[in-house]
Amino acid sequence: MNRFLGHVTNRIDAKGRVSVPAHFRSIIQAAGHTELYALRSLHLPALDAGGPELLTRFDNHLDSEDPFAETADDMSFYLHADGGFLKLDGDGRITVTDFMREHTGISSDVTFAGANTHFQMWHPDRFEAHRAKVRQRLAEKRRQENLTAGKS
Amino acid sequence: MNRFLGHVTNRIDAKGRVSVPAHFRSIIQAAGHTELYALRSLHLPALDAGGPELLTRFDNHLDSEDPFAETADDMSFYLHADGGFLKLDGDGRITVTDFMREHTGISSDVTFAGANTHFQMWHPDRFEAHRAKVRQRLAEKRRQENLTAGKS
DNA sequence: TTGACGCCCATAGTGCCCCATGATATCGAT
DNA sequence: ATCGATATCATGGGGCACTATGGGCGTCAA
Repeated sequence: MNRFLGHVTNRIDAKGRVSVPAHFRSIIQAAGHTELYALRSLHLPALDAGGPELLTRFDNHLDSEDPFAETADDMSFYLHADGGFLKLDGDGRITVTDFMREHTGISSDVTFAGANTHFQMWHPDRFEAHRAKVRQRLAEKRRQENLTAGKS
Repeated sequence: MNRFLGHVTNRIDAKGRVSVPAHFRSIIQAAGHTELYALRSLHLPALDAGGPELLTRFDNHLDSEDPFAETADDMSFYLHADGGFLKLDGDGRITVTDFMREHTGISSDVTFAGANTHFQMWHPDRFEAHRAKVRQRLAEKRRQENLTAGKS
């Protein structure tokens, strides 16, 4: 299985390091990478991380935009300039930088959450809050659809 | 027969493991899988479990969505981050994690219920309650239809 | 010198593999 | 039809391997 799925919470040690879940690591290694690329999510207090191919999904989307439009420039800047690298040590750990803490509020623990082609890093509490909100939104949407369909 | 049908209740042992019913297992193995993927149902205190292809039909739908839209993010989050893996051991058992217990209330026994393309896992009592409620709803609906049809 | 970082090894917990046992079902022979 | 042999399955438990985590030590740069 070559997909990032599920979620795990790991602790940051006294030296500011945290283990990337073994399952995620094996996917990264299978792709032949020794470092990760991370973006600060636009809408969420989380980091999107993965191999360099993390960008291709967004690049494809960019290609379909007008290259002279301002939003395309902004997006390109966001993708290529605002990210950062995460170096994996010999034991599959990364050091948590201020770059990460500022945006996510991460302090002592990190929740790693799969996102199919890449994964996310969260403060555990914020992850839980977001999870609850997403479930609630989806349940609500489903209820609306049932109403308009009139069926059961 | 390559469909998940019927229901069986098995006990969780002292190490927190439970046997997946042999009939379900044979379907999974025929599909060539050694691990399952499980989602917490949005509207029921149950888990939807099956092979990873449980996701593919959603993934295809997601690929055609705008990667910056919120609904697509919600859907992706639910499918990829909110789920969890269930690893089958050599004897066809899975370990029951807190992830499962919280959502389902499962404690000492698990009811496996077929759902055609996948299957569900329930607390036996809740399964029975749900079963009774479904039967009652269906009977009620049938009665309504008989009335409006003006039959008998 | 001091602190950040990379590389190394130690350890505890737990997840996974393997084998044993008893219950139940299937089938064959008498 | 009865009884016994065999296969299949749920359940139990021992023990190893791997992972997360902690910490030592050398290197390099400020």
